[in-house]
Order: sequence, then structure tokens, then C-alpha cells
Amino acid sequence: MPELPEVEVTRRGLLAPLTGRTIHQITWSVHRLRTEIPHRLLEEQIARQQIRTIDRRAKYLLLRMASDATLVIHLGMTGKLGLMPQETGRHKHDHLLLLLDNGLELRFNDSRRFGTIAVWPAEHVIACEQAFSEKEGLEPFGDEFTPENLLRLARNRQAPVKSLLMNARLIAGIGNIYANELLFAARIHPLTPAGQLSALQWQRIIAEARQVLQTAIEAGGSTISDFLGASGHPGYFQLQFKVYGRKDLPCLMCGHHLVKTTLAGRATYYCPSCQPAPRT
DNA sequence: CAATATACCTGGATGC
DNA sequence: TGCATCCAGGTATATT
Repeated sequence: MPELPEVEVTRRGLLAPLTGRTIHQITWSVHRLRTEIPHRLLEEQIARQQIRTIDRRAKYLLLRMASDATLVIHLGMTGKLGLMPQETGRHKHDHLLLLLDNGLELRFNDSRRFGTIAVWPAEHVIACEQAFSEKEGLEPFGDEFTPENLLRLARNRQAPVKSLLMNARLIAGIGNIYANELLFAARIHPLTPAGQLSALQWQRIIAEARQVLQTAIEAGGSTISDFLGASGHPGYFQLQFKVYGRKDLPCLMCGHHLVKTTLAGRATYYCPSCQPAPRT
């Protein structure tokens, strides 16, 4: 159920246990995910390889092999990565299992199968990564996430600012929950046409986006996070939601009743007092 | 081109 | 208890 913080928490949790390990065996399920599981490439490029490190771009995890081949994992809506002893019983919806040289197994479980598994072959990794990265938006913690760039992206756009923040081709990693939360923190109404925002308002959005995402990462994300099995920590950030899921409850800042509406098919929460309606 | 609708899936919550 | 309905954290593609 991952947005950027949950993916980053997963990356950090897996980094030490996986770095330097060799993948002995790979097993996959018969089901397809959002795309087919590339089992031939998994066998050719990932099996028997040593894991060098794990990176994140947008909501994608990039498991870099010592060979430079890269295993790309997207968790979709319901994807989870778990690390557990090989003899642990299989769960329903386990779709990919990587057996490591220490007897632990990394398992990708995804009930809705909106996740994706891809492999960048060692000999094509630079081209694959470039093509991939061009389709992804600005990283919220990156140097290019600036008021100037956001003003430029939003110019002439009538779409609501929340839609722009969630457009992964423009901005990476901000999903529905955190879009709601950061707009509340920035005191900007989610329906405000993106092109109407000032540099100062974009500056607030940037600052609050980083604050909200960073706080969520430090709280372990918002997921029921069993990605490390018994040794993992649950995510606690959901306890800090200020608007998400709080329809009709009093605003924590001003006491007004919070409002829920639907925007582009997604649940949208705001405080009509702290986030005044945009001029029309 | 920009914006929205739809499709992809399962499972949990809710209501009758 | 059973059944129908709605809703869910994402993204690619089709359609206006």
C-alpha cells in the first residue's frame, strides 16, 4: 500500500540483510502481475548473482547485482516484500521468491497483482535506466524539486494541484494519502488549479511535502509492514494522519468539520477553513 | 496536448 | 451466515 515513504522504508530495511548476498534460486507464480513476470531474464540475469545494493527511484526498488543487472520491483497497491526462512510456509499471493545463500528467502506478495517485476540486463542497464528515468517525475527530495520548476510544470494547467502532485510523470512518489496530508499542511485547497499557485505557495508545498514524507519514513511508513517478518517494525505514520480518513471529524487546527470529496476518482480530504476554496 | 475515464485484481468493511 | 455492494495506498492506456 505503498507510497514513497513505504517504499523507502522497505529499501532501508532490506539494504543490510540483502547487500552482499547471492541469490541461489528463483521461483515465481503462474499468475501475471500488471506485466508478465520476466522469468527468462530472471534466470539469465538475476539467478546466481550477488546483490550489490538497493536503490529507489520514484516508487520503484532497484536491486543492483554485482554484474550491474538490475531487478526492478514495484509494489503496486498491495505488494509487500518479506524476508523469512526458506522453510516458512508459502502464503497466498506469493509471486516471486528469491532464495539467498544464507537460507533466507525474499518473497514478493501481492494480492491485487498491480505490482510489477522487471529485469534490466547487465549489458543494457544504462539504456534501460535512462528510458525508465525519463518517464518518472521529479524526486521530492531531489535538487530539481524547486518552486521554479513547479511553476513551469504547472503553467497553463487548469488541473487541480492535487492531481498534478499525484501525476507520476511530473512528480515521483506522492500518492493519494500524502498528497492529502501535505496540502493540508501547506494550507492549500486540493482543487486549486495548479497554474494559479504562486512561487510562495509552491515553496510551501515543497517544504511540507518533504516534511510529511520524511516524518512518515522515520515513523516506518503507514503500512502494516511485515516486510522484515518477525524482526520488522510496523509503520506508525497512520497514527499521524491529520486529514486522510477523517471525514466529518474536527480539524486538528481549527475544529471545523473535515470534508471528503472525490477528485479524479480518488478520495480527497481537506479542511474548508484552513484550506480556503480557490478563487474561481 | 491536457484531463478524465477505465481497466487491471483481490479482499475487507458494510448493509440487508 | 450469506450475499451484494462499495471501497482501497498505483499506473498504463483509451477516450473526450
